Order: sequence, then structure tokens, then C-alpha cells
Amino acid sequence: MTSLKDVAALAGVSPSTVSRVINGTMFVNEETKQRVEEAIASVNYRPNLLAQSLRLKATKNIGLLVPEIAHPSFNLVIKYIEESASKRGLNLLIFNTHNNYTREAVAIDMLLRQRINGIIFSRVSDESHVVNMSRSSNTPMVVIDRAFHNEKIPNVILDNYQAGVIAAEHLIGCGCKRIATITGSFKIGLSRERHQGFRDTLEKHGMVLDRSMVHEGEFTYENGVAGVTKFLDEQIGFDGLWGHNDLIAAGAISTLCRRGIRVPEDIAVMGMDDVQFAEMYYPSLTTIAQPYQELCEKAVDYIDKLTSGERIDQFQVLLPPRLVVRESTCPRK
Amino acid sequence: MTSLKDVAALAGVSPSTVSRVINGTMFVNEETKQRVEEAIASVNYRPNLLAQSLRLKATKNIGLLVPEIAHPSFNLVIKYIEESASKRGLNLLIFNTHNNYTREAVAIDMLLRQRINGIIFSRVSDESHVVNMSRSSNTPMVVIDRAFHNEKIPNVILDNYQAGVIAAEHLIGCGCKRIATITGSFKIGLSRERHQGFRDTLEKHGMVLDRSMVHEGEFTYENGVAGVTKFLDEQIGFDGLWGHNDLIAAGAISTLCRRGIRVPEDIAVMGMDDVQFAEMYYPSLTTIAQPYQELCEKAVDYIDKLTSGERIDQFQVLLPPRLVVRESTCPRK
DNA sequence: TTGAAAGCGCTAACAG
DNA sequence: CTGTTAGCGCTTTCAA
Repeated sequence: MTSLKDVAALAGVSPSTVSRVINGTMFVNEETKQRVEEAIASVNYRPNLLAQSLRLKATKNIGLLVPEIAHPSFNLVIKYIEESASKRGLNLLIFNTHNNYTREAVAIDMLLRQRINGIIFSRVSDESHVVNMSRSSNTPMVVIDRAFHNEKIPNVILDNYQAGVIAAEHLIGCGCKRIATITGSFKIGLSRERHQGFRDTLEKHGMVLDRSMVHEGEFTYENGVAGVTKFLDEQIGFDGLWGHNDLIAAGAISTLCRRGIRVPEDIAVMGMDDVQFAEMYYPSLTTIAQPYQELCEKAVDYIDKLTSGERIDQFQVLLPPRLVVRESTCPRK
Repeated sequence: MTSLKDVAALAGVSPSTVSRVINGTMFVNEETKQRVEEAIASVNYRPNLLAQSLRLKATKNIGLLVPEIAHPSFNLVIKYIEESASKRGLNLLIFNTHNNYTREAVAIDMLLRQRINGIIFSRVSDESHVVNMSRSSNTPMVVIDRAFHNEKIPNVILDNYQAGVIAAEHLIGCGCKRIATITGSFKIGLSRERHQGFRDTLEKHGMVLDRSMVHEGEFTYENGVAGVTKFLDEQIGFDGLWGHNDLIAAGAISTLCRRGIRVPEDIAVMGMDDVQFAEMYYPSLTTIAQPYQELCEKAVDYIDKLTSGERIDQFQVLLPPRLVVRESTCPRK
């Protein structure tokens, strides 16, 4: 592979001159500049970023850790982080942590060895380890999608309480009288917040959310199936349902339909996230959209700011959810 | 950041000794080894991979180019490539090319500057450019998911003709008499092959595939909608349908259902790929699974082999598709 | 405006 | 078994 030195020899100048031409760090005589550029083109020279990064103590790469690549919502996170990164000339290294402490730690270690520019966590497994690594390595880190309180690590998340409020109000607005919900695990903060907003709003409208109408579980299709099956088997009468994400909603809807219950005519169902398949589903899913693009944009922006040492005055960003009405709650035309 | 030299000083040995301890390249006195390891642990030393890679002229990173990150099937490619890479201690750099020549070229350039270990293309936009880059850079490259004939670039793909055969046979087996299809663009080789297998098989069974029963378009949900709408508007009677991927199938099914046509009772519909949402759909999708995991495993394996200079005797791998029967073709229980 | 020289952090002969 | 030394390819003072 041709090096800068080769180019220099070819152009009859010193390596430093070639470097200056490439990086535009200093004025170079127009004539020699031409010569250098010709030499570069003729041998198809490609600077060695490894050497450059070593010298400059800075890379153009950032890392992204997600709990599951093939999950439809992290999928969107990956897409938009890549987009924002690429816009800034940054490259993306992806790691699938599977929500596993060890894998997370290994990934962080790998990234730090690479002297990565910054790390974005979409969910973190071991908070204290991340805090430690942040402190000891001085590498910019950002946490998205889950609350994280630390004075060095910015955090951009969705207003989950508000999502619960919106869900409850929409179902009430659809005329639902008995509303049930299938939630994510209450061990997870965002499930608790969503649920709190949901319950508070129902109560404000004079409805009580009986324990029997709450099914807690995972953020999966299977949990949607399990929840509805339980409700139906226990003969809980209900006409409205909120699933904490679109996978749960899909599981709920397919189970209802298989039992001959119509959605939305008999039971209105809504989800959350607005993942890709939400509008392809039949019936299409009413859901609460997360502003993934903005969320990711902000995250990469933080990495940028942290890298350049810019002062950050706000370490927490709370983005608003947005209602998307489709067929699963409103009677089909 | 502490360097190997610091560790050496701390342990009272030379840098080379520390290097040897870390890499286990040579026997080191058990006692000094202990001392070095203590020193490493005490300062939490992390080798600089940039320096190491520069010196060794080899990185632990590979690149993956996909036309669209958030597409459900590339999604699976990303997942499995990451999995295979991580198993081998390789890290994954992802680029979204958006099927765009320039973006593809920029990504390749970036990767080559990084002196990446290898590049996996899941679809390539500019074949001749890829061939050029492969030749001039000597970087291992692999193309998956689309036929590519080159004596330096291995190629692992699905047997698309066979997929067409399986689709046709399944629909015929379901008792369909008039079968239609919504295909991807015939500019793309794999669409042609799938279609060929499909048509040949229908003919073998004495059925003709009239032009009016073929709708060609993109691999999108919208195209599924468009195709069915056209068939219905033109009053083409049909009782079986194959969409060239699951998105098309989903678009077809939702459109049929919205028109009051039952799937599979009135029309059996099948897709292809077996993406994540296929089994979550209602009715769940009968489809033809691509062995994504094996496909990705093989691709990373090729990169590995190419890197280590191992002899490769077979540059083309053709994997078999697999039928997955679900509700959308077989009467629901 | 340009070149010489040092050094980023690491590994690998080579010598001892 | 261990240390010395050179060098991977680049940038950046410092001097000319």
C-alpha cells in the first residue's frame, strides 16, 4: 500500500509538504501543490487513518451498543444513529449486547482499546460499570432511551409519563369504558412511568385500573398473546387495550382476531413506538410514535460536543411522544 | 492514557517484555510475568489497538454495506453478521448505502483508509467499482445476497430459482387453480430467477402464467398494495398469490382484507424471506425462509479465510431456501 | 514556503 | 529469558 512517503518521493517534495496539501493545514505554493495532487491521483493514494488517528489521538469512529439488533425499534435507532453519524463524517461500530453484562463490558473494552471517539448506549445493562468507564477513560458517552442520571453522561429520552397520558386519553376519546393494559416489566423505569401516566389519566376521568386489567411482562409479541389470553380466560370484560409497545399490540390483536373478536369494533387496541410494521399491520396500528430521528440526532450531537470540549449546559433532554391514529382504534372506513 | 511504556516502567521491565506478556508470544519468567500483570491491572492498562494495527498492518474490524438498515431483511443480515463477527473477535462497521453509487464509493473509501480487515456487501450498486477496489486494494471482499461473478470475490447467495419452484409447488398443493404473482424489478437478477423458477413450475403443472397475472415493481409494502389493487380493478380472477418478499405479501393481504376478501379462504397468499414480523402478522405469513444465519456465517468465514491467506476452492455458495407454512395459505384452524 | 526530525504506541528482529 | 533498536505512516514543531 502506498504511503505518504511514496507520494512525497514521486512528487519530489518532503512528506510534510504532502501532509500539508492533503489536510490544507498551511499554505503551499500553488505549483508544488499541483504536483503533489497529481502524484496522489496517479498512485491512488489513500491516507492511513490508523496512523493519522494514532498521531492525532482521535478517531472518526463512534460505537453504538444495543440490546438486540433485530428488534424493530432498535433497528430504527441504528438507522438514525448511522444517518446522523454519517452526516458528520463519523463511522459506526455496532455491538449487540443481548442485555448481557459481560457482553456489554467486552464491547466497551473493545471500543476503548480502539480509542473510539464516543459511545452511545441504547439501554445500558450495568450502570455503575458504564459510569466507571466514563470516568476512567474520559471517552464521551451518551445514554438514550432510558433515564440515566450522571453529571458527565448526557441522556436523551422520551417523556414516558406523557406517553401514558396520551394513550389513556385517546382510548377514552374513542369511547372505551373498560380499559386494560399489557405492560413491560415494572423493574424497568420506563414501564413504570408509562403506566403511571396511563393510570393517573384514567383516574382523572373517573376510571379505576383494576389489578386484574393489568398484565405485566416482556416487551414481546408473545407477551401480547399471553396478556390477552389471560384477560379472555379470566373473562375480564374490556373494550380498550394499550400495549407498551407495538410488538405487544400485535400479539394482542392477532390473539383477539383468532378468537373471533373484532378490532377495533369490539376492542380498540393501541401500541407504542410506531415501528416500521405498524402501518403494514392489518388492522394498521394506532400507536404512540417515538421521535427516533430527533433522539438519535441529539445523541450524536452530544458526542460531537463532548469531543470538541464544548460546554454543555443541559445534560437531560426529554422528547415528547406523538399520537398516530390508525385503524386499530378507530372504526375502519 | 497509560501506554505500554508506562506499564513497563512501573513493572521495572522493558516494553518488549510487557508486549510479550500481553500477547503471549514468548515465554516469560513466571515471576516477571506476575509483576507485569500486576502493573497492568493496577493502572487499568488498555492496549492501543490503533498502534497495534498500524504496526501489524491488520485490524480487527470489518465493514458491512447494506442498501437500507431499517429494511426487515437487511436487519437480519446485520444481526447475523454481527453475531458471526463477534464470535471471531471482529468488530462491525456499518454503512447505509441507500442503493446509491456515491455513498457506496464513499463508504468503501472510508473503509480502505481504515485499513479494514474485509468488506461484506449485502447488495452492491456499482459492480465494476467494487471489482476495481478489490483489485487495487487487495482487501478481502465478499458479496452476499446477489449473484456476483469474480474470481477474487466470493459470493454467497440463495438459490432463487429454487425459491420460485417451492412457491409454485406449495400454492398448487394448496389447491390453487389461478395463480398470480407480484415480483421485484426484473432489472434485478434475483427477481428474474425467482420468477423463472415459479413460471417453469406452473407450466410443468399445466398452468400458464398470463402476463396479466404478473405485477412487477419494488420490494415494498406499497408495491404489494399496488399489485393487488391492479389485479382486483382489472377483475383478474385468482385464488393464489406469491409476493417476492414478505413486505409485498403484507401489502397484498391487507389490501385483500380491506376489500372483504378472505385470506387464505378466498385467496392464498405467500411471501418470501421470513422476516421477523412474518409470524406476527395476522394471518401469519406462509413464506420461504432464507437461511440468513448460515449465509452470514459463510460470508464472515470467507473474510477470515481470505485474511489468513487460506486457499479457497469454491467461490460460489448457493444456499437452499426453506418453506415455512403458516396461516396465509392454509385454512385457519 | 518547505524540509528535517521527533514521536504517537506498539511489535519484532537481533543480541545478549 | 530479556533488553535494545528500528520502524509501521502520519503530523507538527522548529529551523532554514
